[in-house]
Amino acid sequence: MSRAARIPDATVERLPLYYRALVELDLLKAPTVSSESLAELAGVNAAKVRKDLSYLGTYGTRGVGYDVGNLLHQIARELGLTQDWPVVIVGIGNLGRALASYSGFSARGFRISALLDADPAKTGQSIGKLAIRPTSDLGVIAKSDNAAIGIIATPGSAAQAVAEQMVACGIRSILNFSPAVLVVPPDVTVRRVDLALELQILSFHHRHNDHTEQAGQAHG
Amino acid sequence: MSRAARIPDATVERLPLYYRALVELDLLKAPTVSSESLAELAGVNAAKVRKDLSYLGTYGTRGVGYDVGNLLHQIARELGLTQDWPVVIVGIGNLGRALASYSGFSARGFRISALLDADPAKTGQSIGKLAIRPTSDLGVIAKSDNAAIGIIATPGSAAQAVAEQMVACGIRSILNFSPAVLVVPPDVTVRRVDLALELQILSFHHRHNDHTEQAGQAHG
DNA sequence: CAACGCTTGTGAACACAAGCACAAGCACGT
DNA sequence: ACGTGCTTGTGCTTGTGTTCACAAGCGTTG
Repeated sequence: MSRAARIPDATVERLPLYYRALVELDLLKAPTVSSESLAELAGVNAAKVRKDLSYLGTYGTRGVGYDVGNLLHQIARELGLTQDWPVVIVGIGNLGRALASYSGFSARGFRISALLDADPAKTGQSIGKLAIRPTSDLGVIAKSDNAAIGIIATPGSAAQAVAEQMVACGIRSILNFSPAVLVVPPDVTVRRVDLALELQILSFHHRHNDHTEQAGQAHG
Repeated sequence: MSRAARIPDATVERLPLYYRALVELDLLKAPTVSSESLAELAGVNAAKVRKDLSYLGTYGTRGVGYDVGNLLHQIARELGLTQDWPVVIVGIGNLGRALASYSGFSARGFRISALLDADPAKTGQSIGKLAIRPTSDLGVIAKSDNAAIGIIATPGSAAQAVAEQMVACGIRSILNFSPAVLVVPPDVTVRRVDLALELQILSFHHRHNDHTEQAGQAHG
């Protein structure tokens, strides 16, 4: 189905950066973009841009650059952004609430399809147009809504149990905001965003008056 | 000042994982821990744990393991967690609000020292015991409070300007939650946490029914 | 149509990280 | 004292990612 060659992880992590930059260029009606400009917009170096894009196929024109519209489409297709991704958020504390109303998700085709919380006091409340439902509804929701991505925004102590429920309901992609390290079957992809961890890394660099640039990862 | 040898970036990103695991072990009064147990708790492999810890010095005992208390102290020192880090948050939208009340920060010695927002309608409101102040107060605050870390939780369009103000006020560590790619002097460390980006990476893996494990960073 | 300027695509060198496998070394029992 | 069992610390191999440097190739101009 794909053009055979595997795309390196490091490249996958940068595609969204290019994507965002291209969206802006497209709004500005720029017809083409050089690897150098794109590199600057994405905050990486030009050689990396060219190598990364070459994994997707040969979409550039020598002497000219890349066609913005076409490249945008190719990256979107590769990232799977041409389809709709229903997202379920479990754990509606401060963070869950913020994520629920974060506009950056919907802007990229990620539709929050349900909000779940174990606390009966929260059940019934609404955020925007979505009601908060009990965590036990997960099964029903995942099936009826074909939910593909689960976000865990619970305390660490509840995270593993929630992850297991998600896996049982067929969710195979999990974004984990809790500090817990999740154990899941090998066909499930977990990405972890640990806020305190980011500050600790900054603290380390500060202490060592390091001169390091940008970083992402995932993961931050 | 340090034990000469540089600590690899990949190791620095894992130290907070070990730290968290050790905190839990310490609560359970475990006197020592083997690289294998620690690896399991942190979700990495044992050889990596040993190599990582060996960069800090020789704190283990062959045949026994690592002294939990001592290792905890050594990692804390290396990460700079033995001191207090005042943190300023700029941009008090949904996300900024959630970060302001996130207990995981204070638990690790990161004290939110000020909340700033450009919107006069928000100025004067309070979150917990902290009042929201105008962004222009940044200079005063950074000086009086010796703020070391700045968190940007504004929309992307405002991020670069805020970053520049932070740099001008002497802040050299920035955690950027906006999608913007910041341009800063080389002695300033920026870490970026991009929520939509994480979902896009998940989406990619899902589309390619990939069998990939955990990932951090920042971030991801 | 040929020459030129510009930008891509990529082979090859280099740097960094992961993981194996084992020697070094501690603690404890006999 | 000495052997035994266990766990660290690390040299080395393998794999992955980054960067350089340049040939290939498009478009335009004279």
